[in-house]
Amino acid sequence: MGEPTGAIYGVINMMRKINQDYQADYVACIFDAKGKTFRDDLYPDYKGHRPPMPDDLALQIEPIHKAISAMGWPVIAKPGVEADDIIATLAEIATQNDVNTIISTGDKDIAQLVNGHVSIVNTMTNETLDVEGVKSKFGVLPEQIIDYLMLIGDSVDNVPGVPKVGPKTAVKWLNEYGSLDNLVENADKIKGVVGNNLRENIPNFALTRQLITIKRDCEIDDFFSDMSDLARKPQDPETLREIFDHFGFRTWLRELTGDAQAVPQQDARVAHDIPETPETVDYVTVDTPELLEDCLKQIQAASLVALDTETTSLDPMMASLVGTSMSIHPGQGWYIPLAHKGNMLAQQLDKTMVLEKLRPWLEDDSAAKVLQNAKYDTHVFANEGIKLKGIQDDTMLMAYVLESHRSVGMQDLAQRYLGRKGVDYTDLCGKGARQIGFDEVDIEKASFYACEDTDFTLQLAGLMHPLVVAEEGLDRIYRLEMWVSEVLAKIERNGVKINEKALQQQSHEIGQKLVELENKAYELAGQPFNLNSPKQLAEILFERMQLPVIRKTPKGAPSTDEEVLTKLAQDYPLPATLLEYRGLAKLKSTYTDKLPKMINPRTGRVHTNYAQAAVITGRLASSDPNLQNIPVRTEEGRKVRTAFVPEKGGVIMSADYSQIELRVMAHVSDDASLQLAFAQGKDIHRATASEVFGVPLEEVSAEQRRAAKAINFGLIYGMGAFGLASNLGITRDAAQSYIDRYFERYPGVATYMNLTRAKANEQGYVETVFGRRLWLPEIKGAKGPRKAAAERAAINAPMQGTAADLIKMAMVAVQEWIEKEGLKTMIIMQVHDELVLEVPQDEVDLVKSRLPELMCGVAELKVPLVAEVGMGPNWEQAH
DNA sequence: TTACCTGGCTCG
DNA sequence: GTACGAGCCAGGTAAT
Repeated sequence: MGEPTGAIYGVINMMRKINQDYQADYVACIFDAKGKTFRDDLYPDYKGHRPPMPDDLALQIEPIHKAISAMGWPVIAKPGVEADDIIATLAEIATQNDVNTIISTGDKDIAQLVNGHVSIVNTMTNETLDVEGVKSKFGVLPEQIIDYLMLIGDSVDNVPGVPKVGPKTAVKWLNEYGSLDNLVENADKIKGVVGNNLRENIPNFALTRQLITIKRDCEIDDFFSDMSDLARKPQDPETLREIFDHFGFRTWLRELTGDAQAVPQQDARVAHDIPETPETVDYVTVDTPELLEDCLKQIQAASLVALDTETTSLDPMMASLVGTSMSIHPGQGWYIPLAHKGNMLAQQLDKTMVLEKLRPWLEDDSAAKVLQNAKYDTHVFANEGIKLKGIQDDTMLMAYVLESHRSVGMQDLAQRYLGRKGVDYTDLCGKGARQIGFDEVDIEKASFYACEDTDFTLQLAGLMHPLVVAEEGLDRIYRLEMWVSEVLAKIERNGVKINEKALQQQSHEIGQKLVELENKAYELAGQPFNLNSPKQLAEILFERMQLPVIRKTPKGAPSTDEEVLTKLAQDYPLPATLLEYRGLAKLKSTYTDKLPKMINPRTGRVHTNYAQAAVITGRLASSDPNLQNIPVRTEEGRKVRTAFVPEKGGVIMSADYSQIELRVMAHVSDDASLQLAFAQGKDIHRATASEVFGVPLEEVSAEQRRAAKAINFGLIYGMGAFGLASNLGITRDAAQSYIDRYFERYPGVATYMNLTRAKANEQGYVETVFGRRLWLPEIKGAKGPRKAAAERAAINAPMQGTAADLIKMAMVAVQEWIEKEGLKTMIIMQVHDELVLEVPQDEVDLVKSRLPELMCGVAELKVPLVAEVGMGPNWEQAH
């Protein structure tokens, strides 16, 4: 099915404009389909670089064709044309029909406005045809067919705030909306235009999106500026909705997608009624003492209040409160501006005064509040010396528990659950380098935005909460996530002490080594080049030095990654040098240089951010800085860990679950042999080797154990013989026989994998032991490699997800215990299966004995959980 | 100059 | 095409 986004966008605009201002007589619908008809004789440089024409080209054309037909206009749809053909076709239409206006689609390559006069440019051949040129080539003067050229699509392309959409976003859209129909239902959300490169990446997007209108009897400047204006305002949702309805787009597309509709939803999602959009809203800016009193009185009396903060920074530890908003009814909201800059200061109540008035309510555990990502606001209030309490619900976490694979951003939730499109943060503050702080935003605009946020939050909570509690498993996971959110806020705030000097010293040493390696590389290469550039490196290795190309990247460039360099290093000296350089450069730029810069000047510690709703399996993700990927596998890398230190008089303690995912596999697969091995406390890889290779436990060789370990890990990831073979450097047949033997010895595992695959295919999701639901949108519908990938994810998800559930429960248990005992011990990091704590000396014995008990006692699986504890003067030595 | 993408590398 | 899940960095390039 043709991808309508960009094209529809252009068509809508075109139709609106035509309908309103320009009475078109004729619409030419001409598609630049490339592919088979591409004229190699004309464009030799492009030979071989063109994708084949998609088989369903006609289908792709149909949407636009029908759209235009629906207007009652005649249409010429003609695929497989190039610049010259388009011009010729236009000429044909113009001469054969007595027309005033022609609307055409085409490619921007073919036309260009030059000095208010039309010329025709073919950017592929660089051939420019002026008036005479057109005449001689086509036998008709351009004035006869055109007065003005306008590229609607192109204008939209270049409008600030309307992003150009690349293949990733386009695919994301398709996945997100599931079907063309859905996409259209959400048309007012579509912002952007499909870019040229889509054609090469996704055949379905081959539909060209530019629309050229050709207009007679109109001042060219006016027309151009009108069109530009139009293109700049396409995101107005109401207007778009109107246009859609007016032209019957929904009906039209439903007809078109009749087949698609018959296919069941790919990611069946929770059903709910989208509420009516309210006619008006009651949003109040609280800027007088009277209004403040009124607001206070009402929030104190309310049973549930949606709360939100506006701040100066996305970094929660650095953010300063600019304003706060509350809602107690749908369509209603208060915004209390507190720190908007400049001449807006006079329009605000005193920040300190307001916060003191709010404090009792904010800190009241019995005053129920609902927030979107409460962890952030907890930090913001903490920065102002306020302990936010009474967090009853978190809409972000509800959304995450319901559908962890989809966006949990406020805007997306509002769209999905409320059918509303709110003001986007970037609409207010811009983005990137030109982004302004929220304290620079007009109070009036800020107020609407902030009130809308809490308004949405309250409504979302009302809609999502019943969906969550309706399912026992989801409810349990949601309550866990609420606890985890609170614990994470504490861990983030605790931060971790970094030995800045040690890292600087390491940076210095690495820097010197890098210079040496660089010079050595230049010598071996016979010329200087940028060692950090894969592109330049590929030129040196594969062109200049003529080394064999081992593998290519997805884009077709010769790969220079570790695997390739390692192989080349067997025969040549340069790759080995590069490998060493790469490792050290990564170490320096990402860790030894970066971490000291991340130290918070106020606390003197590094505060990571744990994203609780980012990973589809339920894991956490750490960022800014990411403390979950600090090096450990190499000697030099581990040095970085020695810089993670306790305050004076304390130690670093680390506790990690042993073989957590394999234990989960033993549990869920119910495989007797695997469970027995764990029950007997065996070295699991050795036990596996013994089974697979048929040797007694004590006779397992190091090589056999290594292979067994690879098998064990591979199985967790849903690996096949190909993967295992390349991992172990053995033949595919040998790898297959290992796998076969494994499944013979552990038949429960084989059964479990087949069942999981079947279950995922049938219901579209899999579950963890504790009821976390993990959707696999691509398991239905998709085919070939994509479906296979979804099936592998389905195998892995219950194991990774259950492990995530377990450590989350452990975090809550440990933090509760610490608080109950009134200890000074702090959890400072979580690394998926490991908890890192900073423990004062006098609490060491207590924590060391209790920590593993707590971690292993969070759940009773069919195999024992084991946690290994270590401690030391730094993280490295705590293992 | 900025914003996005690619290739590569770090972790569990 | 080929093993799951993440985040971050430097270089390269397209758009401004």
